[in-house]
Amino acid sequence: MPKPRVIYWFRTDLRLHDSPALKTALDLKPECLYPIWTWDPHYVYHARVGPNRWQFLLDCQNDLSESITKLNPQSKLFLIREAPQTLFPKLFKEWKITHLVFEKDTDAYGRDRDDKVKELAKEAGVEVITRPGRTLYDSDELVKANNNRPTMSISQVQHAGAKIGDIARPIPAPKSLPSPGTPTLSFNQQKPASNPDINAIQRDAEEKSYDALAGPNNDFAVPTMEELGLKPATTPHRGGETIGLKMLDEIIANEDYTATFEKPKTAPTAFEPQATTLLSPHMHFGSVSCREFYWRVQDVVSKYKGKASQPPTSLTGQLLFRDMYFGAQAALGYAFGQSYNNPQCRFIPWHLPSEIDTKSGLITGKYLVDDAKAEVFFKRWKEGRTGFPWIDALMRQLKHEGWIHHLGRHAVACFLTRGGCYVDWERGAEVFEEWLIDHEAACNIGNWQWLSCTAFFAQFYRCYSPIAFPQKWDKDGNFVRKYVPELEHFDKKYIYEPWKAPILDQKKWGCLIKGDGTDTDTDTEDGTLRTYPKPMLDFPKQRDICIQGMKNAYHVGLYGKNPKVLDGTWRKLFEDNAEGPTEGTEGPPGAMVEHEADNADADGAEDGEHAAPPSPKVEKKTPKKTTEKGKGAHKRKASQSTLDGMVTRKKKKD
DNA sequence: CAAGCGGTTGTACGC
DNA sequence: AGCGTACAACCGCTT
Repeated sequence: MPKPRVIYWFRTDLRLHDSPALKTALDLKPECLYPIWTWDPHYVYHARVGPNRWQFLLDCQNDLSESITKLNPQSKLFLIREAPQTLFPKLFKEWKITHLVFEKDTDAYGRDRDDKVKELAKEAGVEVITRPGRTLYDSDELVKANNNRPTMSISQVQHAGAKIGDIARPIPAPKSLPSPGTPTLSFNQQKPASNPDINAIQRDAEEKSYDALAGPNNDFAVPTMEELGLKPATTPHRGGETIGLKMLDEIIANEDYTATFEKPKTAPTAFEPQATTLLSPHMHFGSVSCREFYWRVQDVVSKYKGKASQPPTSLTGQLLFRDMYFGAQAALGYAFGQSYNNPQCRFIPWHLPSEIDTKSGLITGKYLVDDAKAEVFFKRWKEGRTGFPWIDALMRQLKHEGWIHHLGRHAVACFLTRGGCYVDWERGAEVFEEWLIDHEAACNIGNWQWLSCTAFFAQFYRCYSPIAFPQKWDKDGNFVRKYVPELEHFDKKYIYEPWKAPILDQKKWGCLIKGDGTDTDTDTEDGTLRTYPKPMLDFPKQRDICIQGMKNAYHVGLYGKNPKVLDGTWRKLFEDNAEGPTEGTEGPPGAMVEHEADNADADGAEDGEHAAPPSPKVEKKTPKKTTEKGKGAHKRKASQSTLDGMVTRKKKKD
């Protein structure tokens, strides 16, 4: 019997240690092993990926390739620039492949892609072997053990996990690797369609991803940022298994830190060094295995003399949350990433809702500007010029470094959605997708739903203040001074609310609080004064409006799969005089989808049924008035006032 | 099965 | 200064 000729297809498992799939490939005792990466146009053109995450990916690929070569000088990571869906049939033939092995992916797109590849392999007579390895538990098994329901709480994960059994111990990295065969490519490249190219904004030069199958030097090398036409990365955080494992070693070496870590007690204002591990991008790209992380921590905890922290706040608890979000995504598929058609996601008529393709029931990537003011809020939030230094510092750190502390993510997410701007969480998730180096679709989506109180979490009256919250962590405002240098000389008394500083002091401290942040640089007579914008909204007022809106939406009680949400008749349930920016039957805001009478197919035939939403409340009772002393009587009026100047848009866009 | 409790990460205020 | 409590009120989970 001829010996196997194997392709090992690397994806988000860019490592050699603890790779169940790689071990499986090696256990085949192959005659030759081709470690490859296929250049997926989904990543190049369709997912939102900023330069910092690109850089991290290239780092991981370079490091992995070098590690492979150390084990076998004839081998490396072979990058082939074509979509896997068109490339594989040609590779199977050219290299006389018998087996294709890769790590299982439960992302919505990942499943579609892999199903297609499996089909092609079957046609070619190639055996496909996949192994779970991206999470502590196989996400599909976790869902099964959770009565076939998406995992929506940590206790569900813990119970379901206990049924499955122990989390697997990590597998050591291989000591040797078989050689690849001769990696010839005597076939034509099929260039993928680049339209639409939503990553065009990430580039400042021509994009040459697909100029040649094996790259410009015909050597299968990892591309450079320049080759991809990308703007330079600005992040100090770098990728690769070597760096990732070193970081893990350093964490584990500090036994007190490892064993007593409590996430809610780590400071979101800490920098140099940050308060958390920075391992999240390594979790995403697979440059550090989550099970390696889990067991290294667990082994320290087991022999720790003092009082160790427990899930969910402990380090291992963080990994359980990750598995929870993966489980939710595995069960819900594409619907997990949107409100529309999502049985687990509360329907809130946010501003700037996603446009829906009623044929597929999926969001299109565009959104509707139902409210001019909300659009301005969103832009200023994204660009870090809200006029709230805490929010702006975080957003600038996010854009520049690709990472912010988890609690910082809470602060900006709450501010954009239920605790300030009342903008759709999907808008915020898209910005995070673009800028985070650790962007993990499942975790990002899940956390945005959590923070916006549309799923996982419901205490919408707990609202982060952009002033009081950072005060708790950083009284002197050093974090703000670093990322909002305009304010570096401000007294700590005003660092989180600089608009309250007397004009004379503003001048003394070298920065005037004025404008909306678009008149960037210096200003005024002598040109020595910088400017920083005035706050774009009255936070206490806006918070009350948002809470009223949330309360109202909760009383209506719709979820994303409710027929009234699917067909647009949800409007009838939101009275015109409802408190908060919820809008009613007459107003255009909050439009998500046209009332096409015949869009019943949007309901889709897919799963979903095993995850019935809680039945909507039909409660009649009107929200009680806030009894907050002194304030709180302005709700109705204030709510209306925020809608002044609203742009009325009527029908669906062109 | 109704009620009560707790929920990784709120705020403002009083002692 | 640091802790406890009210605020207004959500959910899931346990008993």
